[in-house]
Amino acid sequence: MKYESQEYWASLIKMSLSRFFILHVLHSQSLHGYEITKQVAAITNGCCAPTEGSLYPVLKEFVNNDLVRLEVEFVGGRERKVYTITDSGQRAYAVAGKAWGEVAAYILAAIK
Amino acid sequence: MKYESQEYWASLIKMSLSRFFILHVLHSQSLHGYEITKQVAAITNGCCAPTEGSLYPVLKEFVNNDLVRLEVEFVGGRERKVYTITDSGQRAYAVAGKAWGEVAAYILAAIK
DNA sequence: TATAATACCTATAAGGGCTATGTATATAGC
DNA sequence: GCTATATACATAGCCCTTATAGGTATTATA
Repeated sequence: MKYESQEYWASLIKMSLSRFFILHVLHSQSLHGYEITKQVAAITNGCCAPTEGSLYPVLKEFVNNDLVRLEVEFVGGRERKVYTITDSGQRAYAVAGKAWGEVAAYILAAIK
Repeated sequence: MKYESQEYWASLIKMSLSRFFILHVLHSQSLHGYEITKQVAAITNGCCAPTEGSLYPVLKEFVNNDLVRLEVEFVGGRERKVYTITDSGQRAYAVAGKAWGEVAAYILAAIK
């Protein structure tokens, strides 16, 4: 039954955490899209890594809202879009981190 | 700007945590709908309490999927729908708790 | 008697992520 | 040379989840 499956809860979790973790990996370094997914996967054991279908629209949204800045690189003749967090993005990340930090404490208190 | 507002991240957080916290408050006691919202609000400082517009459809969904059992009480001539978690609901809660527990740890590791 | 709290419910909309699909280059193994 | 895999980008259509705004009704309080 779906509610007893790890997959169901993982997909719910992902629904809200992708954006946070995208900002998180960008807050300390500039990365291109493909690398963002891999880094988020690495620090969350795969659970919160956005698929390409959600990653690229989110990055576009972040650029449009000045959370990240886009620069195009060419590596071996191939285009790479490198994203760098802006001051506004850092502030957004700080707010998100505070909000999630509090909630993480509530979760741990609930399940302990 | 919305991304720098606490409200934006709180609404994202809520999107996935409501169901977890609804099961959480029911896992140790039977409650009626209105009380569920208040208890979730109490243990999460208000951040994860579902609105009525989401609570009642979710409870109906949980009943339809046998996560909770519904009993109707009458208190002072007024109807009250009391929800009791089922075995399947307990198992679902265990899975959800494990999934969220792991993620909470990733979040705390990220922001520390 | 008016207001707030309790207690339930639903239709519509808004906002997320996913799946499937498409394009294209680089690299490793055979 | 060929093939499979990894890298790298992008979008349309779908489904799921919550919120907003509206509705009904009783009880307690001022």
